[in-house]
Amino acid sequence: MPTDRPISFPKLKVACHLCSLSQLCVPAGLDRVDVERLDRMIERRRILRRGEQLFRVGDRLHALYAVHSGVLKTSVLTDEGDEQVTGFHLPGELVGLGALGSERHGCTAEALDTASVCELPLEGLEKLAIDLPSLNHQLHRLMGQEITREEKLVLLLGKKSAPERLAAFLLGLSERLACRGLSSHEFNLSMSRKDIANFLGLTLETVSRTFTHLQAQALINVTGKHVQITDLKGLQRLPHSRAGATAYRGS
Amino acid sequence: MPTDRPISFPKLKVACHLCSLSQLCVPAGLDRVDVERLDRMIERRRILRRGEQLFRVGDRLHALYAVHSGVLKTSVLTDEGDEQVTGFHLPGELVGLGALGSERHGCTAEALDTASVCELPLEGLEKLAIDLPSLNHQLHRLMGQEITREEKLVLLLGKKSAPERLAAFLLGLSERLACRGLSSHEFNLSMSRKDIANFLGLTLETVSRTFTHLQAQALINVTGKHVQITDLKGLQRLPHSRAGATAYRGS
DNA sequence: CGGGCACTTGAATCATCTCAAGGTTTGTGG
DNA sequence: CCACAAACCTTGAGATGATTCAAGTGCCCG
Repeated sequence: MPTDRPISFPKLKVACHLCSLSQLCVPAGLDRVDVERLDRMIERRRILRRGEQLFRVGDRLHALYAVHSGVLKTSVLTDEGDEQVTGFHLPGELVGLGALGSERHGCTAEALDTASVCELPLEGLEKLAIDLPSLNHQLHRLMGQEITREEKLVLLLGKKSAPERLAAFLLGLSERLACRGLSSHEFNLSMSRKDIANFLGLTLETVSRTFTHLQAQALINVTGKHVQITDLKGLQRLPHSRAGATAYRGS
Repeated sequence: MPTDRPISFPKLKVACHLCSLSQLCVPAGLDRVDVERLDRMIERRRILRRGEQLFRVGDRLHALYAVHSGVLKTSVLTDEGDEQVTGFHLPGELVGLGALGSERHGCTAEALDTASVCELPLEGLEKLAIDLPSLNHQLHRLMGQEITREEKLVLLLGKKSAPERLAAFLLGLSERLACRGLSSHEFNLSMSRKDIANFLGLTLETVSRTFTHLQAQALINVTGKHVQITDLKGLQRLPHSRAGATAYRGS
């Protein structure tokens, strides 16, 4: 079996300093020499098919993963067994940071389409972080960002109406795509309406209706998974409070 | 002014190894020698009056704070300026972890009653963490816990009904009080209904009504800020879905 | 070409919110 | 120690945003 012989897959070898994502990812802020050491530590790149899970809640924590291509979603489970999507992860983003410093994963990560991830073995990473203060600082930064991201989500779920939630979701995606040099005003959603609804604390039907309504207000254009943002400013300053919701009840 | 002379306030000197909270706090998992070094680094204990703010969104990050006594709340702001409470922090818990690795605080921390906090100067902490792998690991663990805590909150806000939210809130408090050797079935809330409502993504009135309803179901006893949990199991397995809500409509 | 899945749309229901009034506790100054 | 004001909390009635249930459309894949 060639799978036992890494030499058969030379392209699986990761090279951070050649990766276009390095400024968004773990290597950001590290100097050349340090990136080389990081590079040597990263074991392999793993390919995931649509629907395949990278890890599940309760799995032992062996490694951290950086998305290299494709999109992942992470989710947690209620006691009753239903899912709450906690995030979608684009290339350059880390998944499973919540488990750092613990023994087991606290969420499940699943590929939404074909995706590849870089595996950062935990043991190596922690050892290297002790040697490289800049890497350690970068890890703190990434964890801090994750906390901040979750706080924003809490705010969204606690305070915003359906149209505001969907608008915030689209704007957030748009911004993150822009950072990756992709179009910020036109893109394809890799997640289903169901996943979006779950993430935003809404039902699938409400998401669908809200897409329609945002389109009726000429803020966006939606056709299935394809989205165009036609009025960025309008989306950003969506009628506060419930006005956005009331507006389309009249039409 | 005696405030300039630390010797006038010998009790302000922190001593982690003498602190009953050390097993819940930063020193957990560190050996004696390491705790001594941590101790020397911790600058002072700061006293906060009810309503006083420890730091605000956007403040430069100088230090991390561990609650020593009292209760703090942390909150973030929407673009429109209203508040979302993201957590209540009991003795032994750290506040402001979301800012680690960044320049500025991403949330505001305020005392709910008279409180004291231990100040961990960031510079010293980061330097010490490089020297002490166990401290560095402990910081990772605490940040990971914070991420996990936020994920649970997201789940609560995204999926649960008002009675489930309030029950989860009370159970969470109960558990954390138990860890501190306090009664888990009878305690005083240090936060107002308004703060609870804000935290749980509900209105003040809904929280008040829900308290009444949980009491009518003989699960708790509430009188103002005083709460007794009379049926722990019942609170834990609150009628899933909307049943909890429908149940008390008939009464 | 047909079956299944993802999405849209409609109508009725419901949980929670809003508005409003009354009651209770807390803190303060006389 | 009492009186008063200001918060804080409770309760009720009506409004509403989002859900649920249900039907129908479009699309991808075998």
